[in-house]
Amino acid sequence: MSAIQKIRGFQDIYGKDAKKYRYIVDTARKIFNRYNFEEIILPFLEDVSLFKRSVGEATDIVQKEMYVFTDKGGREVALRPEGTASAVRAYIENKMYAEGGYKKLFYEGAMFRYERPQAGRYRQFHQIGAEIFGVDSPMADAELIRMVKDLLDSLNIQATLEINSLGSFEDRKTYISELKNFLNEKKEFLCETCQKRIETNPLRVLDCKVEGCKEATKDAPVLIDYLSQSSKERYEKLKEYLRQLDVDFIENPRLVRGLDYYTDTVFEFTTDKIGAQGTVAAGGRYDNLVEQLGGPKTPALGFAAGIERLMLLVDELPEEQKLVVVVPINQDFNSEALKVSHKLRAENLKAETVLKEGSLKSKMKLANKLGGSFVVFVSEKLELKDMATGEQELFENVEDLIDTLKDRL
RNA sequence: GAGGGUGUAGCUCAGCUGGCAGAGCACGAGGUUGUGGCCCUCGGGGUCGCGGGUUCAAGUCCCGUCACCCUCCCCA
Repeated sequence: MSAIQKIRGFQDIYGKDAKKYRYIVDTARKIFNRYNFEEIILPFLEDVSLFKRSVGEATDIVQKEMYVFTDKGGREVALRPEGTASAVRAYIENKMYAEGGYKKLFYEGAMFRYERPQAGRYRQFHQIGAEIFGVDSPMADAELIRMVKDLLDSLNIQATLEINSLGSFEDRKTYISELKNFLNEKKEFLCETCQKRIETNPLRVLDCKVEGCKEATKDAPVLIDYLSQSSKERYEKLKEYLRQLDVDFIENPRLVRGLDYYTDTVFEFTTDKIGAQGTVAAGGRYDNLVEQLGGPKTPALGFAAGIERLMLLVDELPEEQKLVVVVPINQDFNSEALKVSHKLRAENLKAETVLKEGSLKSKMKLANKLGGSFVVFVSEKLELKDMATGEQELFENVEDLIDTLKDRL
C-alpha cells in the first residue's frame, strides 16, 4: 500500500511552525483589537463571479490561479484566492452599511491559488487582513498602515514600506493609454515578457528588473502627473499623517498592485530576507469596489499579510508556560498520578502525566525529552524535582506542592 | 505556464568508472532492579520517491512519472 501524499503546494503546519503561526495570528488579533477592528469569519467558497467582478477578469489570479469547480447544485464556485472580495460581499450582503458610521473588520485564514509553489508561496496559504468600510479620509489610510507597521514591529520584523497613489479609475485609464503609446514606441527595446505586458499589464513593465527595460522606460510618463487634484491632495495628506505617526516610507511612483480594484493609495511592505517572494504585507484603497459589487457607493480600504511569509521572518517565539511532568514511580501509583496531574491542571499549571509504563529510568528519560522543568514523583508521598538543579523536595499533600510550584514557575 | 536542481534509515547526508545498502545524529534496551541530561555496551530499523527499460548484475546508466527546492512569471 503506497502512502498518500499531500496535494502539491499544500502543507501540514505543525511543531514549531504551528506555534509561529499561532503566535503571529494571536499578535495580530491583539493589535487589531487595539485599533477596534472586529473579526469576521468568512467562507472559503464563493461564487466565481465575485472574484471575476472584484479582483478583475483579466488578472492572473482569476485567469489562471483560481480553484474553480461546479458543485452538486450546478453552482460555479471558487476557493477564495484572497479575502477582500469576500469581506466586501459580506459587508453588502449583511447590510453593514446600514449601521451608520463606518465598519472595521479583520479576517484570518486560508486562501487558495493554483500557482507553481516556491519559497513563501503555496497553493493553500494563509492571510491576515483588515478592511475599513465607509471612510473617505486618508486618516484611515494612515492608521491602517500604522497598524500593519505595529504588527510587523511586534513580531520584530523589519520591512520597507513603499507607497504610491494610483488615482481614480479614470485617471488611471488615461494614464494607461498614454503609457501604452509610450511603450509601443519603445517596444523593440523591451524584453519579451514586457512586450506582452504592454497589453496585459502595462504598469508592470515599469517594475521590470531587466536592464534594457529599465533603460527604455526611464522617461516613461509618470502616473502621478495624471492624478486629479483631489487624488494628489489625498496623497499629500497621507504622507503628512504617516510622518506624524512615525512611519517611514519610500515613495515608489511605479508601485502597482496586481488586483484591479485599487484606487488612490497603494502600499507594500517588502523584505529581501525571504527570497523572491519579498512582499510580506500589502494593500490599498478600493473606493469603487463596494458599489461595483452591488452595494451603495462606499469608500473602503484594506490590507493583507501572508502568514507563511511572516513565519519565515519570525525566529523568536515567546516563552511558553513551564511543564510539570508527573511520574508514578511504579504501576501501583498510576491512579494517584492521574489525580495529581488533574489537580495541577485545575490550578492552571501545565502538566503531563507520563503515560508510558516501564522502568523509572525510562520515565525520567521521557520527562526530560518532553521538556519538563519539574518532575513530581508520585508514591506514598510526593516528591518535587527541579530538573535544572536536580534538587528534590518532599511534600505531604498536593496543595503544598502546588503552592511551591506556583512560586517557582 | 517556462527554465534549473534534488529525491538513499525518523533527520542530515555518503555511496567513485554499475558488483553484499553505509555513517553521524535520533530511537530502544542495558550498565544503576526508586531518578533525566554526560559516558560506555548492545540492538531495531531501508520496496534507495514511483513505474518501465538496458545489463549476468542498477542506488548508480536511459526514459517516463510524482514530490520538494530555486529562478522567471505572478502575488501575500
